[in-house]
Amino acid sequence: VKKSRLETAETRKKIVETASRLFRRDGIHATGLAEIMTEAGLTHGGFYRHFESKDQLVAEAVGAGCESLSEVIDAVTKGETGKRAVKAIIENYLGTKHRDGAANGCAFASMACELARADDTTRSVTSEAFVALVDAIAAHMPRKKPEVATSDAIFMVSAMIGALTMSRVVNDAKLSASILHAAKEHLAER
Amino acid sequence: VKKSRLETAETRKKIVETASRLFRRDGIHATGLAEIMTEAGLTHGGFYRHFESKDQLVAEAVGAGCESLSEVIDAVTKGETGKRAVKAIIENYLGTKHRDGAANGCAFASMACELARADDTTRSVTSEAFVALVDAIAAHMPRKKPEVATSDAIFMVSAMIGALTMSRVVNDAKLSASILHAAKEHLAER
DNA sequence: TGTACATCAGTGAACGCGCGTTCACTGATGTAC
DNA sequence: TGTACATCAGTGAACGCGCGTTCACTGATGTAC
Repeated sequence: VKKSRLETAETRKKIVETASRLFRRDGIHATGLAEIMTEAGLTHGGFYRHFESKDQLVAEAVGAGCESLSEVIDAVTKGETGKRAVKAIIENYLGTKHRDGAANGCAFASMACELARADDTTRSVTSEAFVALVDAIAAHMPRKKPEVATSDAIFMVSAMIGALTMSRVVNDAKLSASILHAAKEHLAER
Repeated sequence: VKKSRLETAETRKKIVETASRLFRRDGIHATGLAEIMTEAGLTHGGFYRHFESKDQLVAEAVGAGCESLSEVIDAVTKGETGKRAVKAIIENYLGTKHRDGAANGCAFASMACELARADDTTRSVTSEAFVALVDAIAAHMPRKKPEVATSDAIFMVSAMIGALTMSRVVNDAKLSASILHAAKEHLAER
């Protein structure tokens, strides 16, 4: 049954968003196309009307996940400037809500080790998103020299990704909280 | 053909070490038992004479990977104390050799997002190894109060894991170097 | 110390299963006149 | 504006493939006497 152009575009968007959520929740490798299509309310046979391969969907879904992170950061810093904006980002990123909600959280933290082994297109998308995130944060450090702001933002982003990831890995609630707490404390200092 | 007890133990050890290397290089999900057994010089049918399941091997291989990290850190800090030992760990962990040699490197950095979704046994092994690593590093900070040393070491380890992981994700050699450089600079400061 | 037998590490074929991908088909949409 | 037809989004069955796991079998090892 053919669908209108509007419906087709909406279906495609829904597949990408569903995939983005499931990849972040369960990992790229562990999420099958059939599961994504079912979750999107479709049968898996129609997948190839929208995408050439799973790899293409991965690239788009990772991109969508990164965009949603940028939107969250914009929302969190709304009205704040400088140090207060940076602090808001840190508190939000390293909060237990983010730790426990990987499905809607940072794509880097939930998929980093799979992304390191992904194809070139996906890695390019990821690299650009990383730079965009760093730039967005560096923009909240207007009193620093640009190179210093960029370097500080690069470190802040990598450190937050590492801390969030490890807080999800460890099996011990207290240790998990310590990891988040230590990172918040050390990053807020500067 | 039955083997002697010594040979059996050696075979088992070889399977664990091979798995540990391949899991770190290609990821846990992406590495099959047949590949591991072939790489270890065996046929895949014999796997279940040594292990109950892939999950059991994963837990042991991750544990072995963590132990090898501790050994590297011991080797790197040999003869050094205090700040110089910490600096040696940072330089070694965030070096390009480590970045480009995931197969023999830190198990956290190469598998973190898969470990976050692993079974309870594996996550326990990982958590304990994380604590051991943190304690080993905190032991090189004798002038700090114990709680401060632990907190600093927790942050240092999570930040290094995040930086190394992201340096492997990005597609751009300069950016990758910047990530490692920024982390080295910021962590050396304290 | 020597013999008879149970054990079991390793082989290689096979199992069911879910994966990514393909395809014949359906029927509403969009287009051409 | 109405009609005829080509397009193509979505269905559901099927494809080959590699996965983790099982199993009958082999023959050297380890044990019991």
